Amino acid sequence: MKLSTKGRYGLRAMIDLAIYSETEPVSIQSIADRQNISERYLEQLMAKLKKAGLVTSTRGAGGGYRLAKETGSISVGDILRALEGDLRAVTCDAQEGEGGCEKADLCVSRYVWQRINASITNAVDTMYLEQLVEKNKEIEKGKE
Amino acid sequence: MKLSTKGRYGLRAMIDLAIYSETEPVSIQSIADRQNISERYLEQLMAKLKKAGLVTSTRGAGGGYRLAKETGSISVGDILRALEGDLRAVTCDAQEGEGGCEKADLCVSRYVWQRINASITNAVDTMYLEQLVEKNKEIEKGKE
DNA sequence: AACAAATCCTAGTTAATTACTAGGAAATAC
DNA sequence: GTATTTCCTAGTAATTAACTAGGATTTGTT
Repeated sequence: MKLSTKGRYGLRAMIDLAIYSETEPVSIQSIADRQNISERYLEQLMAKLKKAGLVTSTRGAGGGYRLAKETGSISVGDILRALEGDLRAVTCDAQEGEGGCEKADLCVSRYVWQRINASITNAVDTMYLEQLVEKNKEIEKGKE
Repeated sequence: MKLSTKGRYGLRAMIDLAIYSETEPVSIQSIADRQNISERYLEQLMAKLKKAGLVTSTRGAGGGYRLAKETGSISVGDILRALEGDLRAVTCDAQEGEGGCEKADLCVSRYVWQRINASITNAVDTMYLEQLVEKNKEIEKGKE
């Protein structure tokens, strides 16, 4: 029951982009440096974010990544799903078998998983990059 | 971001116990049969549940397991934590380093993790075995 | 044209974790 | 004393996560 480094690094990369890519594209190298993440690994994460339509890229010298949308339109859920795939913590143990949920107690645990999944989904889909950048400013201010 | 078989099997075992152990102890074998789980593996899960004080056991012939408390006092969170350990999906990436959260963006993602963790915790700690057994009865009824 | 800075694409490898399997000791009912 | 059960520890196989590696391709600069 743990978020992998994909999700953790990826979210940090997106926050980094939100802060630094307003005026010009940001290279993987610079993100990797600031965030202390392996360049080659981050490269793969950025590919997923791009595929999901969350960032755009420009190749060649001076190139890099930028957010594809406004920070207000990118939720934490969008980011984590792009990187981790399905966020649902559990899927029904049955289903794979023939008759689906024959055994009642299986069905009951299914109800549990649904509630857990719903609460995770709700949490991540109501947080947006915009808020995080805002929050970041507050924290920075507090440090002066 | 997935619950392991420990949590999944273990919850099913606990629901099974709640249903079948009212009058007499239930053996691992019978749970394993009903739930289609490896006996030897379930054995280890039961050990964890026992260690956490959620079930009691009696050894020897005719022995088995029973719930240690009323179903109203055992939450899904209790069960999953006993089996999976810490349920928090993420812990702060910093902390390990010397100065804790120096980098502001790290701190921001920390805020995200806290919200996700809180929502998971809230979901599992407000569901009790009692409700699940109740729910099970409803489902059984619906099948007639 | 040559070079450097970047993304892009695919495959391989190492490390960690999960999900079991295995063997046998100890307790208890009959 | 024998069958049934929990208890305890160790080992192993399979899967997944977390990188590493090599090189092709694109683009800006001189």
